[in-house]
Amino acid sequence: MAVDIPDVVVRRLPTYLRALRQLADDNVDFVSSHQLGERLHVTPAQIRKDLSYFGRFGKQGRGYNVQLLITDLDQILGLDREWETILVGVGRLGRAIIGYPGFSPEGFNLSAAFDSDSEVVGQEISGTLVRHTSDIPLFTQNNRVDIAILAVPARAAQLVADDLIRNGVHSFLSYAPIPLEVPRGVYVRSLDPILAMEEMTFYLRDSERGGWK
Amino acid sequence: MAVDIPDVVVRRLPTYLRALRQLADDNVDFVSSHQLGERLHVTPAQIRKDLSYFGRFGKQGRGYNVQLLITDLDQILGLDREWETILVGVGRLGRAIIGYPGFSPEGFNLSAAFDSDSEVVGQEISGTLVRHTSDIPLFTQNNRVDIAILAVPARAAQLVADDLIRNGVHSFLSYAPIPLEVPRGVYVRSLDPILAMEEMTFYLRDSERGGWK
DNA sequence: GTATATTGTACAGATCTGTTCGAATTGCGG
DNA sequence: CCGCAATTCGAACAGATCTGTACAATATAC
Repeated sequence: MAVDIPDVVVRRLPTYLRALRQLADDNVDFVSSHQLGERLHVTPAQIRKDLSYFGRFGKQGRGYNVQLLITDLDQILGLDREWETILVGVGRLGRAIIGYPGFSPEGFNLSAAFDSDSEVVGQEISGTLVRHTSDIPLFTQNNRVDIAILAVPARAAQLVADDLIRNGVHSFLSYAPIPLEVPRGVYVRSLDPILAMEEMTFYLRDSERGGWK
Repeated sequence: MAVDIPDVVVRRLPTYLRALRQLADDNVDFVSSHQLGERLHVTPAQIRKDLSYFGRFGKQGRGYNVQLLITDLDQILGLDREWETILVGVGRLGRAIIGYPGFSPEGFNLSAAFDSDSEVVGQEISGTLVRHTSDIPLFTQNNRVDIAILAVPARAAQLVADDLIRNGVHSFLSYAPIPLEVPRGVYVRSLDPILAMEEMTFYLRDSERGGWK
């Protein structure tokens, strides 16, 4: 059905959505691809092309109805529903994630947190009870888990992921600085600070010695 | 000099480097593009092409000398030196970043941390003293700052970035879920969990109702 | 009713990826 | 020690994919 949407397009849609929400907050009713593109440093054609993969949302001479396009993008991206997530790894990073207020308004519900350290297990952090990782099988049997957030040390990440996959989880947001090996059909999105830094230093390397590129 | 390297290539190099380091740990001396590609799920041609942007590192019939290629990639990516970084925002996430042991081995030195909350200012966290954000100008005058890591709330991120840019910082790793507006020549790499999640839900949306794509 | 604005798409150009092949090196058998 | 099969790189080419331009179609504003 959804015919082969390029990854790059999918990556841009959430940014469009954000800008649109901001416009809605400012009580803007209509926006043209040109206006939107200026905000986001994207060409108008890019925006029109991207949206055209999913239908015809614009009105000639007028632009896009902001509210309507938000609704449509929400649906396209699957944000018109709740997504059940769990966190594995309740160290410093894990605690920051539990307390992060940004997930909930987007429909991401953190339903449980797991750790293997008996020091943290049993504690309640920012309103979420920390369970032992050995409880994962039982939990996944009784609860829907759409996405697992991994905030465990690098050496543990693969094992934890394997375990979760065995228990039916097939979507991960991983903070671990390693490439997870997963079977086909399992989706992994990685937020790796080291990779990000090392991409940057490549560009800095030259600009450091005077003058920008 | 460095002729227009595609971004995608730069993004892959650090992953190559990681795999190579692992091979070196396993005392592997030579590796072919085929072997390396299998590990990373990249075609051998891709690897050869990517590397060929920077020179000729391989040996026909043998492959790549692991140690030598590591050294070369370190130099290409600018990892053959120390990079001075500062952290702005010492909340839960900031604390996790200060304590993260992964930066230092890669040559990233966290030389200072800043926050505007007088509750945290003055504290020493994981060996780093937290200063007030108003000390940033003085600090940047007296110390080299290559990269600033932003772990401040979304509403503060742009202001903090503007301030840092005025003080000569031109490279950012931002954890804030907003697109930073920066002048040309300033490099921003963003780690945005919400965007990452929303990209994922697009793909999950369909696979959820039975069957993988 | 006419000038203006803006979409969606067709086309063109640019960029990225994969295939193929000559050249060079290695390893092995005789 | 020599020659030949096997291996692998790097580059040229081809194909696929992504981005930008141009324009017909159509809605708006006055």
